Amino acid sequence: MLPETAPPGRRDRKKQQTKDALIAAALRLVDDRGLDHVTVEDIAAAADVSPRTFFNYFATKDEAIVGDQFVDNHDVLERLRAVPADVPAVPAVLQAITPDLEAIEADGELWLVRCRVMANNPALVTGLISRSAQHEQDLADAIAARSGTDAALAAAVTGAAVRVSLMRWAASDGRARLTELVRDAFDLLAHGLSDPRPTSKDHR
Amino acid sequence: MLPETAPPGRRDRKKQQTKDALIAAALRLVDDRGLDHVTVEDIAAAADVSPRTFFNYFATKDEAIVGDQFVDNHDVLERLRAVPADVPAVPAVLQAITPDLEAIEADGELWLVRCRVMANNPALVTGLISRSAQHEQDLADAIAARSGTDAALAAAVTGAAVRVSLMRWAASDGRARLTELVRDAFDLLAHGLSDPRPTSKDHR
DNA sequence: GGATTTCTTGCAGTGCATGCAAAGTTTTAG
DNA sequence: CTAAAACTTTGCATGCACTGCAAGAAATCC
Repeated sequence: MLPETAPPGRRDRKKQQTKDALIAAALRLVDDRGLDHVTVEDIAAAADVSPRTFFNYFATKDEAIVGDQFVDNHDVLERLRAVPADVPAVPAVLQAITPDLEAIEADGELWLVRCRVMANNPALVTGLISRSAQHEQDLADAIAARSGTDAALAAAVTGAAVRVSLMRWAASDGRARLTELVRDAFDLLAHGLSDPRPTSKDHR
Repeated sequence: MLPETAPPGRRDRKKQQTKDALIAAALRLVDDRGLDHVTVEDIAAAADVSPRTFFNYFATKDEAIVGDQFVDNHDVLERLRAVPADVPAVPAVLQAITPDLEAIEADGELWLVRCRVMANNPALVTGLISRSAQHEQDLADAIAARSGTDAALAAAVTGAAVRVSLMRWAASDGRARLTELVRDAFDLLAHGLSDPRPTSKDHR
């Protein structure tokens, strides 16, 4: 079922290598100096490629920092379709994105820096959101394919919940479990936000 | 309490006038040609000011189109504080933003174009969100001042709900009532998104 | 009217982003 | 092994967003 790995070959390996170098350089520099004090030229230089090459890998400066791996995957949609139709929308989405959340936790180093950078440079959060917004429509359609709940709303709202959880996870410096944070947030969504009673514990 | 209107005076009137002209020009041009085919120079020319002047009024091209009037107001925060503390978060927010929603409906022409433009130029939605995200933190703090519910989550989620409702309202070409759309969305949030059919048993 | 404050404008400069075409490198084929 | 094909990197030129600065124009104040 896997369109299996024709073994990557020297060329693609070097490409991946350059890409990683660019991402790493971008994150490190922006983490150090702040978004405004890092130019594409700086990043390219740090990764030892020409500035022009940077744009062969990323469409924008932000993309190298925020990344495109997150909500971008069709995998999410496929997994969502795989969830039995009688599962309500919110838990279904949770189930569909869990693998991604685990991947993020597994790659903790990278994502913690990434989130810290985003927290310190609000302009970037924008980028993250817009990426997910592009796919929010797809997600909404996928949700609409299942029962009752308001699809567009569910897509937007779960997206927001993930974002908040991600930032919270980063704020805990990775000590909290991302998957649990997201699960808790989703529980609140499913159960209803109006209700102060069960969660008397408020962190902040 | 109002640092009220020292009567505007000729100068401020002209300023407001220029600003309106710039906004109108920006919306019209982008609506016609698409975001990428309109330069700041075009907008300035259409409003009959120098390009440099454009940036005396707006920090970015997007700002002229998306506007800053929406979630930006401290008024929302003040109104939120005015809501009795025993009202749950979601309805409290609803109450706090209702005047703004009514203002949007009242200025329907402008906002319908604005939403259409946003729908057609996804890059702009981003801008709207990031604006509200800036103030989402403030909103979260204000919510945190009241009872139990998870503040950051409530802020993010209500923001998403408003955005979805706004787009929906625009899609209906203003025929739906914005305030009702938002109220319905908020009801879902408060009541819980999970449950497509109230009759079905709770599975799990 | 003249002094002061505020707004407009031009100019010069930085940085992001894209298209194009000339190297350079890897892969494939003969 | 070598020549062609395929793909990547790079430099160059360009367009546009945005900023700082300083000079000019206009409204406001006295």
